[in-house]
Amino acid sequence: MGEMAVNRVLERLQQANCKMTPQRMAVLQVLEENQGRHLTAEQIFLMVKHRMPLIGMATVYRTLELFAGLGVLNKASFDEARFRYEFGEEDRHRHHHLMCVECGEIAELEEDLLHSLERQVEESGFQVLDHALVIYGRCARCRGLA
Amino acid sequence: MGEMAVNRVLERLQQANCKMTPQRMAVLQVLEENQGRHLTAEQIFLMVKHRMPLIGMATVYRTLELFAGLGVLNKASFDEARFRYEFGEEDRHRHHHLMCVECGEIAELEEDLLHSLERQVEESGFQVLDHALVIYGRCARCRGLA
DNA sequence: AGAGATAATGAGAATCATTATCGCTGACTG
DNA sequence: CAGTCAGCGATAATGATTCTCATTATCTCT
Repeated sequence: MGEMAVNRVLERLQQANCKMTPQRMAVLQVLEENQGRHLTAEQIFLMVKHRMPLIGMATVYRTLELFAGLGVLNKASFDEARFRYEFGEEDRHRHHHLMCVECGEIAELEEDLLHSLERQVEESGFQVLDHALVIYGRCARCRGLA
Repeated sequence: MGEMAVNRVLERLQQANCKMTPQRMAVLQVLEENQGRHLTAEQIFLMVKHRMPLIGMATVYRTLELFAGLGVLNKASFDEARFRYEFGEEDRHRHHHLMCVECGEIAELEEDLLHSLERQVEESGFQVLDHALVIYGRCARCRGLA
């Protein structure tokens, strides 16, 4: 499992004249095992360090930056003072998130109800390249509903 | 002009047992004169310093934090490594933005087409408190259309 | 007006996340 | 087998923001 994701990254690395290294592989595995989550660099660093204790923070940042540049990782901020990284199976560029203001968990919403809005925007002369929708609230668990 | 906004802030300051000071007034005036824009702390600092040269950066940050806490200022990040502040006339909590990836200008969209989406979300047990929608693209000016 | 209490300020240090620098290593090239 | 160079880890540097602390301004009570 995860072959697909790894192969896609390998492919992109080659295209960019970059090599797969043990460090990059370790970061990739962590990202892959946490697909769907929106991790901070520190969370990723700690998880990677667990399986490769000598890895440095800088390498993790470099790798995240590299992967983001390759288009296999999405780097975004959710009104916090830091970035979060989301490993994406596809080049989807539609991000819909639910962020719980209590526990901070970020869930994803696979809907795309914004087409009519985008059409209106395009009519104003603004060329839409991407969009991000974040809904803030309290998740079922924090409300005691689950 | 701007009486309304100033009065609302004064009211909230009193409610919070805080005082209006020359520094806070200077920040408020700058915010008010730039309503609709999404300024960085530094931009605000420079504009305030222009009319009050001895003011310190820390005071500006404290004031922004205070105003945000009073609910008269919205603090948000747009996938940058810093926050932007938007002075709001009302307690609206629906934010729709257009950000140009070329010039960085952020425009606002006064639409609210997300009700059906919110209903779906609420059905899943997630209590919606607020949401933010950002559309990335190129503005008419940067495309040479305007 | 004056004294004391308290809130706010300015300067600069501290912090946090992130990025840049630098010398070293280790894998390919010729 | 020497040379090159991407990638590495450690650490310094940076940029934005927050904290600390001594000083100043404001408010209250007299």
